[in-house]
Amino acid sequence: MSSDKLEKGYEPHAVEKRWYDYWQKEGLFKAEDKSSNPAYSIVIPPPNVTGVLHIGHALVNTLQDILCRYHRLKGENVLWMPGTDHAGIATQNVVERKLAEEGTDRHQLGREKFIEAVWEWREKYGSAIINQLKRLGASCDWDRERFTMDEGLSLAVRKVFVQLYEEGLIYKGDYIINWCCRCHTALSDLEVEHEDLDGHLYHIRYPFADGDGHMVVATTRPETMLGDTAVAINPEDERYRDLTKASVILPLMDREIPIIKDTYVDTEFGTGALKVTPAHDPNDFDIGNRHNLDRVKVIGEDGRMTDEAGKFKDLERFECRKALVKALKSKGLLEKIEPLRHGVGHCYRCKTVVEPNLSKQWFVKVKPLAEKAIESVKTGKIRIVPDMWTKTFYDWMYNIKDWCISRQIWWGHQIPAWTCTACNQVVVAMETPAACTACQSTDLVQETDVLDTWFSSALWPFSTMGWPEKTPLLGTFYPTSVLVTGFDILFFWVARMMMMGLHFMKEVPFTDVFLHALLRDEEGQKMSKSKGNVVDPLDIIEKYGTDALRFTLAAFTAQGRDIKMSEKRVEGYRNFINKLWNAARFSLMHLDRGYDHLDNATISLPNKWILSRLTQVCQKVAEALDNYKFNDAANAAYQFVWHEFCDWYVEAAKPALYDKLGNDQKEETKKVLWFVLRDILVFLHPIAPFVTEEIWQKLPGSQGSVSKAIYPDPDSYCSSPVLDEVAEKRMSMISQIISSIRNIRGEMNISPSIELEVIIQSDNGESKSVLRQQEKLICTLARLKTLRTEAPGKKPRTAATAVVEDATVFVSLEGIIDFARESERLNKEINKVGKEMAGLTRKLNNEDFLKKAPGDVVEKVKQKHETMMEKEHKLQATLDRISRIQA
RNA sequence: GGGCGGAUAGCUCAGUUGGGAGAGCACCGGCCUUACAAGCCGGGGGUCACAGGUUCAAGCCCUGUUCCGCCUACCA
Repeated sequence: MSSDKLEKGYEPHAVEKRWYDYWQKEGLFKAEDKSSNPAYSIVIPPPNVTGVLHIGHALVNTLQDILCRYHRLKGENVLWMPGTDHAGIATQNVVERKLAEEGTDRHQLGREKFIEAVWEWREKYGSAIINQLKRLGASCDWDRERFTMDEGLSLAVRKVFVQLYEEGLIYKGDYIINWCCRCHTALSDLEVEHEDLDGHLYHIRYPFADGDGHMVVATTRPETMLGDTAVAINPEDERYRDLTKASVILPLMDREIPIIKDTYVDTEFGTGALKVTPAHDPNDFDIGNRHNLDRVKVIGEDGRMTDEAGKFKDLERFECRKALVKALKSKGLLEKIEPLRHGVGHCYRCKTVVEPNLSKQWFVKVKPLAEKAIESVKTGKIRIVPDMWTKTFYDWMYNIKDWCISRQIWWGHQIPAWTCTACNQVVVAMETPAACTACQSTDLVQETDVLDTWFSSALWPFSTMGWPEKTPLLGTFYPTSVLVTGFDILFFWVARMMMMGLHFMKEVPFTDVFLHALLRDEEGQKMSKSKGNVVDPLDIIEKYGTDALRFTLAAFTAQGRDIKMSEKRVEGYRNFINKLWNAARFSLMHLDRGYDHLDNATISLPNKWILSRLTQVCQKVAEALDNYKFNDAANAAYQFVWHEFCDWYVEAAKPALYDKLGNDQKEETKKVLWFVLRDILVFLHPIAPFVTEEIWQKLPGSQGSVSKAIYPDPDSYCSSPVLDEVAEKRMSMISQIISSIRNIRGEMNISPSIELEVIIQSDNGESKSVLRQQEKLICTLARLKTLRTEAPGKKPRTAATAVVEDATVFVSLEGIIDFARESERLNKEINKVGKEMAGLTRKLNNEDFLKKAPGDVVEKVKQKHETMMEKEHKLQATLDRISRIQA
């Protein structure tokens, strides 16, 4: 094959499209429902159907793709299950915004028409993110794509709801929930983001009912006082020990409310008197239950004051606060206002301040479910990687509270519950019941609320595989192998999947959980559209290619640390991809056929060496991926390909390939080059699928797609063991000698075009013989005219000197040597050696070290010390000689 | 309030049975050497946050301190 088939630089775009289409056409991502090969499965964390691919998606899906491709190379039957999430609130918001632009709203449309509009929207725009995942190279089994609102998944949701209800694990009731006045729905505790804000603590006088004096309560939300039904004090509070009054008059409302005693009240805070508003505070709600207090709801679902708020009725809640403070002031009931920084809850979707509000909602009783999830982690059935999250997981699970699952929106799974208008009986069933189970009335009204989107996501690992049917797919792929996701949804999603999986499948949903870090911008700030610091993966792909992006993401996924991302970083890996491309371009110039067997018993040193290094890097990459150490895998691959294969092997192979060492050497080297390049393509394929496929297709003798190759094991095609420490040690000496000559050239300012004459002296027979064998190689790589290897003897008069192991290298500089410069250089070298020796000497002078350290360690230090001594000695002798010549 | 993580070269970070302090980028010097200037060759640069302790030996283990970041929580 001639080189003109490969462009001079790698051009990713056409390549990416071509091979992605080819993979799909060939069905290379298809999983088999049943197979004799080991199963490996991952379910994708379903992106919001409204989403566009952001860098976080790019990361999580790159990691999954790396794993899936790697396991395919290992011959496993891989299922990567794709799909999207209906994202109730987010999607409804998007469609409502669109309706607003059209001058209408969902209420005008009505529920049915609105749902239709959402489906239309979904048909039109819902596949955007799926297509973007394809550009990322994601090797999902697309024929199996699922959507949380699909019929099958909806059936699963209903089934789960009904069963949990029947088991008493789902209940409906009046409780304080987090209410978003803008999204007009309840939120679970997790959907509330707490942020510390500067607010005020208002001290308000509540006059005693008998008209004799007052007590002072403190609150951050004075508007809730309109709904107060008691004032509470701690029975232990000294300040109120002698208090005989039984009630106060609620200011502005002129309602008499009791003074009650409850140990919940913190005597350290405020005045020690707590206003109790059972309808608008979770703690007050509990107190209210303990003391049988009325619940007066003064803030409505729209964020405006209710009829119960008296003259403040219809005021927006924060307006009401202002008006109320003013009113209190004018009546002299406001004792003081203190600044106070305190946590305020916000809606995770729209950032509106959340209102704790009394409301009738559906809940899941999670404690019993959580216990099993905890146990499965404790017993190691599920492993969380990195391990540091395990503790966080336990902390949350031990303190878990019931999960509010009903949402007052329209887009989602409508709760399968019906209320009989005749007798108020609630009927929960899979299908619309014909008649009330209690009174047989046919006048039943279905619950209008829908379920939290996470409720359906929690079923994802088995609902996507056909549950509640017992499908072959479930049999083969459940439990899945690993779940890859960000730690930010450990509670939202991961924990809930565990609970649901264990309850309904009686088996964990996955055996490993890999939690990746969060991506930030280069300053470490969270990326957000409003900050304008987002890195758009599609832009990156346009500019640098998908493989470069993937490589970057993999290389920066060190466990347990946030990833600071910037374009600059991608550039380096783009260069790497291009380097690989050019190395392949060079290789293909010399390769005309493929091979299936390598007789490696008697091959040349560079050939032995590269195979030995290859086998190690293959193992290292595999081991890293087995342990989710993506950065180790990427770096090991990078280091080997660039700095061993390209920098040394390709250069070392040139004399043979250019026919300077005879035909046997040429053929042997072609063969080794072929195997090494082929294996590189395979072990790089999971990280850089496109460029490896492109090269693979041009590699003579390759078959099919690289994604169907077998993960490399050089021992499998070599006649003798590949790992060769002797060859590595010898090659190391050769490369050090070459580097030392290059160093002299650089430091002495000798033009690369001048070919040097070198004499190497050594009293080690083996070294001499190796050096003589590799004479041609050294001459080529160090650009030498002549190289003589001899026993120590007469030193050349005008030469620069380097010491490598047992060899002394003399670079003849007849006529061009600058003695001052050489002295300086030698001094620097001696200094370096001296520093290194100091530490070694200190150890060897320490009796305790010699006595207590393990023998092999002592031996190593001794040997190193000796080598260093000798090196210093030789360098010093040279320096002395030069000084004499100079003088 | 509780918990977790981080502090290593100018920058971003690797560094798990404690025994050689590393990479990428940036920087300096030299090169268009027939795969690659998206490149090649050479080079400089670090009391591993601070203070103690364990050990023959500590970036790594223990204790404390300072500074950052995150998660979590019902102090109104």
